[in-house]
Amino acid sequence: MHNRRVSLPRRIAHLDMDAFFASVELLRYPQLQGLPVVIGGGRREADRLLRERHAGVPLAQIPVAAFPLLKDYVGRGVITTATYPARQFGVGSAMGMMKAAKLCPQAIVLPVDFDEVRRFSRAFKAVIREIAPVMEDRGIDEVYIDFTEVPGGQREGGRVLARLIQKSIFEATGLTCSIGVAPNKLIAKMASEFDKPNGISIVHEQDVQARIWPLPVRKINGIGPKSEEKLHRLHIRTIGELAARPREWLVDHFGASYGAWMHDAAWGRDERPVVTESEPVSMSRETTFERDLHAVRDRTELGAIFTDLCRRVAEDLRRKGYVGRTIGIKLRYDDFRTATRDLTLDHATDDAATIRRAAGQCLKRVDLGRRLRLLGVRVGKLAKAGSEAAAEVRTPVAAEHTPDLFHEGPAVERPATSKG
DNA sequence: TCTGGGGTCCTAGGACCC
DNA sequence: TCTGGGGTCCTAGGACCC
Repeated sequence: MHNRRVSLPRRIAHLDMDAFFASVELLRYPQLQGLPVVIGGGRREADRLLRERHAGVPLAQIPVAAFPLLKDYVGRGVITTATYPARQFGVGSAMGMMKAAKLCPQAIVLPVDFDEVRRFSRAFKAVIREIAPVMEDRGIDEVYIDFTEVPGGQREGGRVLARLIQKSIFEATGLTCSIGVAPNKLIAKMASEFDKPNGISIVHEQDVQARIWPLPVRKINGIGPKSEEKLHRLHIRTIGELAARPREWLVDHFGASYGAWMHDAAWGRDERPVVTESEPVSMSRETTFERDLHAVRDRTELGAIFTDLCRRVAEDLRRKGYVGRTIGIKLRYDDFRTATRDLTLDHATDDAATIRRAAGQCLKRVDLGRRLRLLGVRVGKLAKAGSEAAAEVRTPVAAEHTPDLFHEGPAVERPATSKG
């Protein structure tokens, strides 16, 4: 047994694939390399037409002029990813397609191919696990990796291992990524952004003041638009200015938990471990309609969508081997307000009809007088199918089986809560 | 020109139980 | 008789992240 060093300095890496969704598309359409391209919108129609019109032509040989442009885009949706040439126009993730079209009308727009992206996601993660097994999944294009005990993980502060991982991912997938290595997840996450694309940044504990403090507070993972705005009102713009405030002062303004966390974050303190396995808490399906729909006038259409969402979430549960006890719905109104309702059953289920019935009961408790832009169905309180927790039956609640407004069948009801 | 879809975690009030 | 306290579960909303 080798002598285990008690106190190897913690080296945590954050790895982020560069413009992931767009880069996957560029492998298919290399003729778009170097051009502004955005992925998003979710409407596959234009892409289908493109391929149809060029049937028999290899994808790589479809002329650039044949691709749909952002200025011709119609419909709802946001940008999922923009290539770096597109980003130079100020276009970025989560931006509405219409706004992006103003900034960069000549950008080529492609839909997301989720199956393809998932395939590449599995591939790059497999490459990492081969080299450094302590990896935490943070979504489709991001991971944390604990370098501490990996051979070579300490050399040059982690740069040697980061280079190896970068090279191995490129060889396996043709895709580039950016890596930050630091004493903890919080700093590693910020560091991975320092040198994009295809960069590596090494940050040590003693670098926090010089490299982290000048950054805007929004760069801290966990400070979003709301907290940023509030901090600005308090005349705090940089992480250094945040660090300069007494802990108690932050607790007074942001609460015991969030205030204390903010103070630690500003000082670069973060002890969270890299978590290799986790169980899902909920599964959901939701959809934004092409146009806002009205509960009564568009009842048939909404009913079909509602039932389909239930069917799809049930399918997801079964495919992944889970059952859930809490069934919930989500509505977004035309004014963008969101309402949720949920109902906990006496037993866990993965059955579409059971989910549909429970979701229908939830529907009765919400205002259906306004036009809707989104409908969603969620199943929570998950347990592995067949596990003891899954079999547990709570005190039965009185089962209600009266039809809801969206039930399949003749329209007999009025919206329950619509008031003038 | 309004703003996707999939998640996690936190807070807070009320029900209910001991 | 005028008012305990702790714990857990349920529900709704919101901030945040990828």
